[in-house]
Amino acid sequence: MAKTARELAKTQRRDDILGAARQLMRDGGDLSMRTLAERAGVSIATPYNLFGSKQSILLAILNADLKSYEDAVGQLRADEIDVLFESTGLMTSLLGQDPEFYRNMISAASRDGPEFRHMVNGPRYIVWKKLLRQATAAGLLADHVDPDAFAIASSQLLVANVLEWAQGALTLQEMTARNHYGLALTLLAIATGRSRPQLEAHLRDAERTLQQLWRRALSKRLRDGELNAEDRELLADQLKHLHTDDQLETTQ
Amino acid sequence: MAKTARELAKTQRRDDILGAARQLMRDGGDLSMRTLAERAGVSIATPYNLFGSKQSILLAILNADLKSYEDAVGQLRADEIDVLFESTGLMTSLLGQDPEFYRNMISAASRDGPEFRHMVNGPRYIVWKKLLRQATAAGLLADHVDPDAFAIASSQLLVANVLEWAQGALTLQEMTARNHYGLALTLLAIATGRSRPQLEAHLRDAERTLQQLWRRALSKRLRDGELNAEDRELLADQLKHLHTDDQLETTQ
DNA sequence: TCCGAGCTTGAAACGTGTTATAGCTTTGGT
DNA sequence: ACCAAAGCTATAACACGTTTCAAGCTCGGA
Repeated sequence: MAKTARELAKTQRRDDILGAARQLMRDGGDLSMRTLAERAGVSIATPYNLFGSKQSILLAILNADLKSYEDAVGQLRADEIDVLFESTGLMTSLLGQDPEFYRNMISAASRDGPEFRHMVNGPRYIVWKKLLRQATAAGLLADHVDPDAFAIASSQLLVANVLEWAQGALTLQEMTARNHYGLALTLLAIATGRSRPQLEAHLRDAERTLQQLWRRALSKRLRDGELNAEDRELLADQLKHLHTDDQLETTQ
Repeated sequence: MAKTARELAKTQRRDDILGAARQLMRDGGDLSMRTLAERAGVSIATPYNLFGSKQSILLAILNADLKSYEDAVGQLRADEIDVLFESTGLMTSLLGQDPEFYRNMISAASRDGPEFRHMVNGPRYIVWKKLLRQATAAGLLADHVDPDAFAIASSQLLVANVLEWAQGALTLQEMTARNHYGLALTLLAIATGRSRPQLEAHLRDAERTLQQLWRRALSKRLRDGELNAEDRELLADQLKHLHTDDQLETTQ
């Protein structure tokens, strides 16, 4: 494909636009079509000719990255259950490579219209279902459940967490812990005897991590915060209920 | 409050604006601040003086409705487990009362910024946690799980389903079924022996409903659809895997 | 070599949410 | 009854995504 010089120039322009969008997303944050066109050395009309809309440009970029994520998932070597957890860890790594960029990208791409969900729930979802089927075939998940219904419910939790992270409501750490928690929780509902202990351990781990994160966040707000006495008491009360020994080192 | 005539006039204008927004959302769909101001008999600057932003207006409306929803949830009388399912049923009723309106409202309110999530996850979430605590106290849910972590995970599924419905990706029926499914699934993970049979029945019911809905949607697409042979074969194959006896009467 | 097709360009325009400013009306206190 | 302030109105403006359109360029094929 792309034989003639004209077509070459066209794909060149496409790449220029996508590259400029990546770069602007990375350091700018807000990406306007006019600055994008200027940065790509192209007229304002050209991105619309080549992509149709701003959203299409963002989705094209995200799509490429998600494709490479999928490939990485395909190369995971682990227990049929652990591979599910590790695939969410890969997502964390991907987002952590360039948080600014992905945050802007995802929140901008998911803002307008259902295309984002469509993209995520379409092709990606097949990979997820395949992983679940493998776990079922290995006798680690009950085989009487509908794979579609379960795959939808479990993946929804993961997508929701990523979106919350993109909106700035979660740290990457908390997103990961929530992913693990939600995954362990839903899997536990359809676990077989063989996988139950493993999943319960995952659930406990995720729960403990979440409690530690919350505890640390609460202490921080109590220390730093300019709050009135009422709020302060409320926070202190919440903190008391998180009776977990908090011994982690990393501070986010 | 609202003693002086000036303040009375102010709250009057507030109500006019909210009422006009409700009405425009209902039949128009897209709500522009200029038409909103015109319809409310007010200048374009006034809504910004009184509310600050378009989103605040939408959130104010949604908030009022969610409050009445909460009251209805508080008056539910049922088994500690079933009350959870029925509270999602109440949500379905609320949305079903004026689907156009709520669809536009929710998708518009959730589009920009984290305020929507903040509103939903804030006050509403307390009610949800209370219901879960009651079920735990009744011995129907394991008491060793962190109530916050579980409440977050389970409510995320419900919110995600409502958002997908608002975006037009789900019928109200399918949203309800997904809510029941996700709820049964997550609860099952922390069920005690007493509640397990009940939850398994809920899960089976939701699963069957989903399969019926999917089956019917697939048949419809096969009947109506202008599709190429390849897609047609794919759909027929999917349909075969949904080996459920489809005996419902209602059609959408 | 040269024409025509395909594509980019530049600019203008539309509708959007939002803000700023200047003027006018209303109102509460004296 | 009047004055000053509070607060609304009208209007213009900004930046944004998006569309449109005439004009021009560049390359592929004859």
